[in-house]
Amino acid sequence: MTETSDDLPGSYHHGDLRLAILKAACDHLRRENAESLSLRALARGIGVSQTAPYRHFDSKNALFAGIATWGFQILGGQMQASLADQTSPMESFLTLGRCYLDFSREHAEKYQLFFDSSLVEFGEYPRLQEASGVCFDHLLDVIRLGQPGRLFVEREEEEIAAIVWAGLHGMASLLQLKQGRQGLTDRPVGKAIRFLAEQQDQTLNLLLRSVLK
Amino acid sequence: MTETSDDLPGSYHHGDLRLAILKAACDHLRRENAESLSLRALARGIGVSQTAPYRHFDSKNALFAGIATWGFQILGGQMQASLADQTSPMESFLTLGRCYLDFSREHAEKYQLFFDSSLVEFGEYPRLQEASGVCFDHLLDVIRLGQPGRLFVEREEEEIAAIVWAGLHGMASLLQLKQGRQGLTDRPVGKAIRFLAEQQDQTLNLLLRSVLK
DNA sequence: AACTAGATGAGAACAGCGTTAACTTCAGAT
DNA sequence: ATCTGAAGTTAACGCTGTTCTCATCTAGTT
Repeated sequence: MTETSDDLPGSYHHGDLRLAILKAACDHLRRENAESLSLRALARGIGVSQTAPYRHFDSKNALFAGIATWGFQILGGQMQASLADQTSPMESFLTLGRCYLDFSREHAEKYQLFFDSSLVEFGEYPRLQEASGVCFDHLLDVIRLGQPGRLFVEREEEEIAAIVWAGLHGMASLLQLKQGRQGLTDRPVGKAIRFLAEQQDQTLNLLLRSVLK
Repeated sequence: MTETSDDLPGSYHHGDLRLAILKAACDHLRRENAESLSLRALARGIGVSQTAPYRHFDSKNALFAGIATWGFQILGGQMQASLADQTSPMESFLTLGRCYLDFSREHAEKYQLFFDSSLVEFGEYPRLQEASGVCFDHLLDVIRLGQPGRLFVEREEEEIAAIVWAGLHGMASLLQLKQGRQGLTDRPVGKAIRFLAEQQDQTLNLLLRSVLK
């Protein structure tokens, strides 16, 4: 933990292999995809034996869960930071939406794991549940901020949060298609996604309008 | 193709192995997940040699693409059917939204592949692009239906379609979490998803309101 | 300064996987 | 009756996730 030297020859212990694996995995996910990710190749790339990762992650799925947890922790931090200097409830609400979309773009590889139940079995990782719960609580907090001024439609806080979340996630998902779906660019669906990408703020405003009174 | 007999012993050719593989794969995806799906196990289950599937699908990814294509064809048919006996543009619009959500629930395993760029490389399968294009065109048609009466906000058809799609997909995704995310039921996020599931029609109405004038 | 315990890494091994290549069987057209 | 192409089989390659056993380092106690 004290040394961060990369690969001094002869050093038996790595220093922070866990973090190195997390980073290498994210790098791979950004360039390739989840199916082609191999623990062994990851270890080889870092310069450590093929079974060393198992000291830090019980299984490949545990690694994915670890990445997702890391992602939720980052997102939670960015949410909190984005709300620090907002003045009105409405401004806070919009800012949180933008923050969510920004995260889904900057950390696309982590964001995808949030919703990939094939790679991440949520129920088995309490840490992950905790980290995701914190993010959802930030959303709830922003909604509560708008309740005194009757900013939102008259529904339970959790229901409003769910609808907002749905809109945000839908938009984030479609924006990610932009990268992965070449060959559709000359079709209407390509045009639609291009609109979404170019006019994110207006689209975000429209979608969030769902829950405004 | 003429015989549909399931497993007459001694019959060298299967009859319609391609369809049998598609169905078996969907069965597996519904009960397990994509990571644990193996072509060899699929073949074993059908009672055919481990490499027989390769006569019908070039690779595992091609199988996933085949499932997704099949899914888009089904969705397209259901969209068209759902619009057959609608009277007003508004009614057609809402019906199409419900149709989309119904499909995402009834064919959850196919729907997930629509957005899993790790399993389905869209650009490599023209059939898939075509089938998905047809579905998007149905959405565009419904929006054009509402334009004469100025039903929607003043934006390009494709942009309205994209926003609607985002809302629908977000809602469909969150509804699918209901199955895969036990352990969160006693947290706020669990409550939110339960709301979403129990009040689908109201939520759908709110989300679609985004694009209404 | 030596000892010990626990964390971290290495190495060998196993079964299962995706995929390819070469061979066999069958159905239908000529 | 023969030929041809589609569909199924068998054997094999290299790679993977995972487990077991053993080696090495780190930190704390005496």
